[in-house]
Amino acid sequence: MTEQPIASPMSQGPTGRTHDPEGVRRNILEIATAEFAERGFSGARVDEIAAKTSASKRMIYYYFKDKEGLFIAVLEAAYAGIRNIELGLDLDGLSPVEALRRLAEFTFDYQNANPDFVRLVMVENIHNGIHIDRSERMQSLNVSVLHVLDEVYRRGVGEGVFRDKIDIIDLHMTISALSFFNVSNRSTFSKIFKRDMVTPAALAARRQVVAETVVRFALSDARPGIPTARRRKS
Amino acid sequence: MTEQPIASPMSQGPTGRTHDPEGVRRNILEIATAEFAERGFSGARVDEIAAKTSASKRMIYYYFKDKEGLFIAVLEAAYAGIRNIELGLDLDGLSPVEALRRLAEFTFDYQNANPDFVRLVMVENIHNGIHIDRSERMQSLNVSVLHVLDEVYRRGVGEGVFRDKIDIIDLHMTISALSFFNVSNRSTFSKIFKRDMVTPAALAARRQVVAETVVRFALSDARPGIPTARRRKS
Amino acid sequence: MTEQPIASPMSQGPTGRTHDPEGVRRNILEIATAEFAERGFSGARVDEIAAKTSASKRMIYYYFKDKEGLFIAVLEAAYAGIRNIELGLDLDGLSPVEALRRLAEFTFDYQNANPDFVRLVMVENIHNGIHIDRSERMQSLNVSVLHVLDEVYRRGVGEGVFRDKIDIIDLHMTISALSFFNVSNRSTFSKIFKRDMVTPAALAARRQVVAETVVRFALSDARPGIPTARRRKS
Amino acid sequence: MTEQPIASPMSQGPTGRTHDPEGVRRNILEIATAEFAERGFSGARVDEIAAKTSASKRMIYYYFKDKEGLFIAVLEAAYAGIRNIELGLDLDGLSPVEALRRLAEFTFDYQNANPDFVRLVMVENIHNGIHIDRSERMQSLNVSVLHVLDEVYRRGVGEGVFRDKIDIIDLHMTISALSFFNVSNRSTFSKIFKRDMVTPAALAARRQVVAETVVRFALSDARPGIPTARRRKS
DNA sequence: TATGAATGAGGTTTCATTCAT
DNA sequence: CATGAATGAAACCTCATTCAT
Repeated sequence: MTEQPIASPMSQGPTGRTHDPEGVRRNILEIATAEFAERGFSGARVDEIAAKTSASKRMIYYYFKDKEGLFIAVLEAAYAGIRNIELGLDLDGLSPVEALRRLAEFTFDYQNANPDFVRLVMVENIHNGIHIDRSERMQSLNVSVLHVLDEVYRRGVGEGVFRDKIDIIDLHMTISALSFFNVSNRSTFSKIFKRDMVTPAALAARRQVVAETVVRFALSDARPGIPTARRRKS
Repeated sequence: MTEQPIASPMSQGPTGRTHDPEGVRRNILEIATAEFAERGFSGARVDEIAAKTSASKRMIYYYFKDKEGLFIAVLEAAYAGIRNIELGLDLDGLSPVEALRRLAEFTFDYQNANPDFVRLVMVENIHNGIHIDRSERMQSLNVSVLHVLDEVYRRGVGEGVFRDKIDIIDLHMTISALSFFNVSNRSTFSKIFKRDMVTPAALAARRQVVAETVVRFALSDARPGIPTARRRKS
Repeated sequence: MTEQPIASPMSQGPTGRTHDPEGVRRNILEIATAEFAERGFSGARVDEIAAKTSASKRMIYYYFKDKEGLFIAVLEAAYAGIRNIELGLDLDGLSPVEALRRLAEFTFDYQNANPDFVRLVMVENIHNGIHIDRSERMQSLNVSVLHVLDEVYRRGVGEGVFRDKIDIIDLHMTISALSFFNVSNRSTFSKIFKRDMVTPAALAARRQVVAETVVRFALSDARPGIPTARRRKS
Repeated sequence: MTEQPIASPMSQGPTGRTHDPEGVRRNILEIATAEFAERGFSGARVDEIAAKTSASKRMIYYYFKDKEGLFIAVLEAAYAGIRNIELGLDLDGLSPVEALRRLAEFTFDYQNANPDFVRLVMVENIHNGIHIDRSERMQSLNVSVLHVLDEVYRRGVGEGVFRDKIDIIDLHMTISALSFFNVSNRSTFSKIFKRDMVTPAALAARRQVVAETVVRFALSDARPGIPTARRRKS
């Protein structure tokens, strides 16, 4: 519905196979990403990763020191992916409301297109964020999104369409929470409530609701009317 | 009415020690809940669980067959916990808006007071819900929340305060997502954005935002005004 | 083809269930026979036997002391079965050749009709006969067959149809070996050589060969001709 | 020509100890063969096998995946052993009768010299041949014996010394059964009938009877006389 | 730089048997 | 006589990691 050529951060075509240190590293990272995302940290097997890799097990230890080092590298790459793309969003040409909606939609789309990212973050949270603690890069990497959001929000408040006193981090958390859940809790929620959460139709519908929820939360009470999705030209 | 003492579903006082099968079972379940929640399914150790239990390791297999059986039992108990309390909420005396807000707050409170529940659900999702598949009880257990919500929503629509055409499951998902995230992503989010998410103050503030978000989403556009939290007597 | 209402030694109709010590014992024995025969001594599970029994696990230990005691009892019952029937064979009315053939056929039929007996003997042999060592009953139980065979052989020698100098035990061993193999090595042999060994047709054919082999071995060289099966009226 | 030095298939001198993968594998196989033959599949202990090996327990799993994989490898090696030697028998220079006798004697000798082979086959039969099912090699491995036997039998029929219409597989089964029993049922039979079955004298005598039995079964009825063992120069 | 072999520690599960009632 | 609960020992197997070449 909206543009979104959203690509996984690590898939740069078929990665090099031989005598290409960087290629080997990327290849390992790619496989490891899939494995950690699929099975969690404890559930993933170094043997399994090595087997699926073009390299040998020894290389994993050579490049990443140990299983934990590998997981940290995987996590860093995953975070780098989303934030890079976020920075590339051009929201300046849009009205604050449209920009906010766009941002929410982008987040929703990205996370749904990259379940591995979501699952890795889940895994890291199960481990109480101990790996993030060890990576300064990871912490700095992510703040950029707040600048983007802040800019949009300020414009909206300036124009009187957004309420003031809203905390930017709160707004971001709401966007994240709504987008994240659709992937993170997909299995349990869809099984329990017999709710499809993966087909394009289901994604489009939920995406709508998420964007709607976010915008309504931010809108000034004294606005002419809440622009529902229907009124949007897409 | 708002701040309620939320209790873990399984802690019914000090569990019996000897010749009390049901007590032993409960004791194992309690310990296992904590372990699985803390370390995930693969990360949890049966040995460790047994050691913390009044029973021997052998008894775990006696009562639950295997690690997976134990996890399923833990998950069932966890789901039963929240749903039981939900059913006990008395929302009939409240206006639809207040009732909806109340439900959102309850969910938020319960999940923040019971991080184990949230983490178990995360773990189950990492495992693609395979354990839910094997438990019929779990699937039927959870539908009750929809009835509660449905009742409230209908009343609201009837009174003209809620928009119509809102999907109940969508509404429930929004409430869940916003509540869940505060626990599930606590570690990564708070580290990355330097955001406190656990102190009473932080919880109270976020709880407000969550309730607000939910209510605003549901409110009819032609309403007199959005009742912000400030206007509420709490 | 020949008469053979051959019954398993232990199946005396539905065994009694309650407050019938002997019935309980027999029931346990019956189940245990099947289990030991199916899975061997080490492979059989006391739990499994108990579960399939009308009695409880405690009863097994009560009646048989331990797993080994149970196995010994099972083995005794199995041996008792075949020898009892052997004694009931009426070979006096038959010519020596016919009687020998009949004895071979009976052995073949019995063992093929009672694979449990054969498999129990295999199991005991894998265990180097240590259980037989402990049961005097079992050793005396089995000698009777030699008397039967001896009587037939002597008659045959007297009539000049059998060679002399044949060792009775050798003869018995040959009969046993040929009959036993058809059951004992059924799985490997039939898989390797794609040979059916269980259908009535296959059994009838092999039975023929076995009887033939035994008779030809015993026959005097100066006989008018070897009576093949075809010439027999059955 | 008759008394041959029959060697176990796997003992190729003292197996290598370090940095000799194939040696380690063979060593494990050798020990495992003895253990499985002695105690059966369930009765054998991986720990015990490992302890007697130059390798560690872990290596067993490295090379053979699991206990079952080890057993399959053991079984394959055991079957390969007898069949290889069989193929090496030079029967072309012998008359059909002598060749058949030779084949029977070889089988008897081999099985009595390699009780492990016999016992492994017993064990596999107790397990209903499930391991043979999983090994294509094992099924193809064993057909060679039929070719050898077929060649001898055809010659005999051509020369008029053997009856026609004898099924090759029947003949093979008879040879196997008579040879096998002497090992497989050694414990029970010798205990029950007080019959020595292991001393050289006992073996020589029984070997005679077995060969005699097989030859007599195959001989044409219109033969000049049955060549008894006594008439043979050995 | 790269690989197959090796490993110790520890993981889950099973088993025959006994105990308290 | 009879039962469900309990157990210690030991079984099979797996894991991240390192070593020899």
